[in-house]
Amino acid sequence: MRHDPSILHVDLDAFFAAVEQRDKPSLRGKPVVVGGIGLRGVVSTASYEARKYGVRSAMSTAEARSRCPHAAYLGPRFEVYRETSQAVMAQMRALSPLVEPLSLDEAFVDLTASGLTGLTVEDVTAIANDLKAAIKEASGGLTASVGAGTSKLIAKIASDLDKPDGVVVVPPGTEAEFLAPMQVTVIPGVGPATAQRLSMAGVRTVAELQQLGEDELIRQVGSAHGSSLHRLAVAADDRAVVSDRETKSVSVEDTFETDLLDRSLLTAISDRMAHRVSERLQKAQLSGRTVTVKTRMHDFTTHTRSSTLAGPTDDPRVIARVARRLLDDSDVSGGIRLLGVGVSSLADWIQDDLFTESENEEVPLELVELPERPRERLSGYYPGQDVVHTTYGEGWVWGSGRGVVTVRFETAETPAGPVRSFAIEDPELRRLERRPPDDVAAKDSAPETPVPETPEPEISGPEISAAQAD
DNA sequence: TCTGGGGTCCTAGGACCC
DNA sequence: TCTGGGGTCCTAGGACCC
Repeated sequence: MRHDPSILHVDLDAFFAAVEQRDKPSLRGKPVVVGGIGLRGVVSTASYEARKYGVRSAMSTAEARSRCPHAAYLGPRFEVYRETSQAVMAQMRALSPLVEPLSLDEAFVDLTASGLTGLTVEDVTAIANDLKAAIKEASGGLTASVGAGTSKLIAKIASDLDKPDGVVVVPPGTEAEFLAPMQVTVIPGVGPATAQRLSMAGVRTVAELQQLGEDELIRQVGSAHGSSLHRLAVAADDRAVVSDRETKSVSVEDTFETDLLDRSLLTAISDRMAHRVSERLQKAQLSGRTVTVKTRMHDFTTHTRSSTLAGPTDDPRVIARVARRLLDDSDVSGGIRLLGVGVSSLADWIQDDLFTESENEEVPLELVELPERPRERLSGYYPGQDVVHTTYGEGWVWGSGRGVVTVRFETAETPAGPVRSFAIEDPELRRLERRPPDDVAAKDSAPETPVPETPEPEISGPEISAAQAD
C-alpha cells in the first residue's frame, strides 16, 4: 500500500450529453438525453438538466420520454466522443505516463509514474485542479470530476462524491473510516445480486461488511468475489494501474425493433455481423479461436452457443460459417429480440492454418442482401390472434413474438419462396394488455371465431406500428 | 411504454489426460 | 477388474461495469 494519495480517478461529467451541448449551443442549459432512440432504446447519458426529471443511464428511452418529454433525444455519435476522449486522455498522459482508461469517459492516473513522491493532500488537490483545467481547455469546455486516494478503490469512489466538476482527495490513513458509513453498493463489483445476498446476511453498509468474516462472505458470494470483497471492505486494495490491457473478445450485437423469427433473415444478419467482427479483428491485428452466437428471447432470457476452432482466424467466411452453424442450433421459434456474434480466445497473430483454409474453399460464403426497405407490406388482425404480425416482401416474417398466436400467411408467394406459417406459444405473455385498432377490437373479442384458412389482410392499410401492437 | 452495446471476470460441469 | 486425484480445456450462463 502506498502512503500518498497518488492515484487519480478522472470521470467526465455526463460525457455524451456534454459533447452534444458543446457542439450545439442551443442545447446548453437544456435537458439532453443521448442513447437509443428506437422502440427498445435505453439511455446512455442524461445531462444534469434531464437528471432533475429523474432520467438516468440504462433507463428505457420510453420511460425517459415520459419523465421528460421536452428533452432533446439524440442518438450517440461515437466517432466524435472517441475523438474528444483521446484529447482528454492525452492531457492525463501529459501528467503521467501511467494512465488506465476504463471507458471513453473514465481513467485512472498513477502519479508516482511521473516521479512525484511524498505528495500531500494539498499537492494532489492542486494537481487535480490543474488537470481539470487542462481537460476543459483541450475538450472545448467539458468538466470532469476527480477523485484521489491511495488506491484505485478509494480514488474511484471519491470521484463520485462531488459531481459534477468536483475534486475529492481522501487523506491517507482514513480509508477504512471513509468507506465505513457507505452502502455496500459503492464498491465496484457489488451489483443488485450481490447486494441482495449481503442484505439477507444483514449487511447493508461497508461497516457491516467489515465485521463479516471472510469465510462467511465467501459462503455468501463465492470464493473469488468473497475474498476480494473482504479486502476491499477494509480498503486493502493494491491493484496496480495498468496502461495496456489486452483485448479478450470482440463482438457485435443488435436488438431488433420487433422480434425476429425468420431463419433466412437471421442468417443474413448473422453473416453481416460476422463480417463486422472480422473487420474489427483485422483492424486490431487480432484473431481468435472461439466463435460465439448470442440470442436473446422475447422474455429476455439469453443463450450463447460457442465453438472453438483448431487455430485462430480473422476470416469473415470462417466466422460467418461457424456462426451460421451455431445459429442453426439455436431455438428461434418464439422470436428473438437480439442476435450477436463474437470472437474470443484471441491471439495477436494469425495462423495460416491449412485446416481452416481448406474449409474456406469448400464453401464460399456469399452475403445475402438484406432488403433496404420492405417492398410490400401486409398487416392486420385476424380472429383468434391477439398480436399483430406484419409480413414484408421477400419472404421475411417479422413478428412481435408476443402472446399466443397462430397466423397463417399463405398469400405471399415471394421470390424467396412462400412465406411460411408459424405459431408461437407463450401462456405467460398472453396476459399482456393490448390495444388493437378499433375496427379489429370487436372481431378480436368475438368468441370462438374460427381462423380463416386464407386471411385477407389489408394491403397498404393504415400502418400499425409496433408500439400499438404492444 | 421495461430492459443497448461493448466488454470483463467467475463458476460449474463434463471431457480428457496422466 | 476396480478405482485414485489433479490439471486443462471447452461450453454455458450469470454478475457486473460504463
